[in-house]
Amino acid sequence: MTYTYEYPHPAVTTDVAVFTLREQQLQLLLICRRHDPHKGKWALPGGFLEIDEDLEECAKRELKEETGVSDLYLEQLFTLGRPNRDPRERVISVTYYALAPANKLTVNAGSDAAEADWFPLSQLPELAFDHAEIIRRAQERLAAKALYSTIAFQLMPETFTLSELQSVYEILRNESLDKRNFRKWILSLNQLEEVGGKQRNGNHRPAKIYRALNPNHVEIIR
Amino acid sequence: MTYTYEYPHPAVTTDVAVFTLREQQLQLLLICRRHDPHKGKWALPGGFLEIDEDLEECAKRELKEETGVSDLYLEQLFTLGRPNRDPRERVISVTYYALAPANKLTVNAGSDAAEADWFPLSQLPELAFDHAEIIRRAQERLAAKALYSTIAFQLMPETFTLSELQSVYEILRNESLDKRNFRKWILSLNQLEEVGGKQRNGNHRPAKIYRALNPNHVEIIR
DNA sequence: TTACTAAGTGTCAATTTTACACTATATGCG
DNA sequence: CGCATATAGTGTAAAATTGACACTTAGTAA
Repeated sequence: MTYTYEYPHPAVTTDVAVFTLREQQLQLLLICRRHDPHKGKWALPGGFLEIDEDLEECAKRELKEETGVSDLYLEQLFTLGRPNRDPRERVISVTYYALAPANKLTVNAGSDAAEADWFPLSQLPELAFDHAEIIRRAQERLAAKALYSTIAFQLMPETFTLSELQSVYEILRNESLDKRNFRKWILSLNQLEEVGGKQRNGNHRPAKIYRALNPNHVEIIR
Repeated sequence: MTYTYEYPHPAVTTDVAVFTLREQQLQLLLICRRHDPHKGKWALPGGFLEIDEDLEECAKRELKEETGVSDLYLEQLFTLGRPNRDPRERVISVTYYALAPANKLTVNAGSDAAEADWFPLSQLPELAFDHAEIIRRAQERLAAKALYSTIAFQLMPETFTLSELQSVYEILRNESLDKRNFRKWILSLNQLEEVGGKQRNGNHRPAKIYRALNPNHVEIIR
């Protein structure tokens, strides 16, 4: 079956940069391409838009198909469509970024990808297409948004300690923060609630456990 | 001539929300559609992407063709592609917003539009497609960006007084500002330079004239 | 019981933001 | 020519916010 148009049409894809925190680092989910072009290179999960699905649906579907990952915070990033960015045909790519709670995701390679794996941002392999630019801009956006919204909560598991949360902010902002000032600030947002007490790394005082009041909504603050 | 693909392809368009300041109001450039669908309704300037032009080029070309307007600050907004948003075929729209210096633009209707005109944001006519949503989001972005960048300068003519600039900020932020505090703040950014002295509305002291130091670049501040 | 280690907590200084009112200098008119 | 008018232009002090800083608490483990 073929599809015919009076004027030439570009193909439309979505690509998703999925971030998570592992080993105290921001890591990114990549798939290894099973087909040409760029066969064998690592790339962002993504693929062609189906003709009757919404853009965001497409991003979620491709992510699920290629990596087994679903139910993430997802936000549109920007759209990129330089002629010749894909050797096959004109491709417009609508990019998204997504955040996954720390260590909560099992990744499974799907049909279109030979392999899916996490990479620390500081040790990315060579990337297919212009995916390096997409990643750079996604990281910029994430760092910026951490300053004026509760987006960082999307990287947390359901419950967490304030020290763990502080560590996430330190990684996103790439600087160390004062413990007392951080706690004053984060609690003053009224976006957290206490739930119980637990112990962590052995021989010391256990930390109180908190949860986000609105775990499914990113609040704009200040 | 026709174009054939193995899989269905959506059409891709760009749409541009052009803002300017006229009569102490934020106004928006609309065209009246000459063809169906929505013939006779007002819409954002925009149109189909040509197969070998970049997205931003397309936005600029359509703007020029339909309204005669060119050389504006242009920034991508977001991409929208709900199935059935256009009755003809699946259409993905990459939206932009643009800013025009006050009262400096002559608008000329082009071939695809019966008419092009400015509308105060508070008095928009009924709009074609989902263009009302695009406008709402463009205005949100503009208001937000005025707080942390020099984007407002893009609404100014080459030279202007501080009172005029303050008035622009007051319109964008929809609140009145203290004159002394505004001047302290805007001058502390080191983004303006003085050029000479002029008089405005007759019988009073004339204001100093300023110009943006980097009129072609939007600086991120604070 | 003691040593260890991260959790948890408050105050003061520095900086930033906000509130606020008068003088200066041009035009236009009598 | 001088006086009325109207916007341009200017500084300071209080309030709010941000940033720096160190010790006590409460568990675990040996």
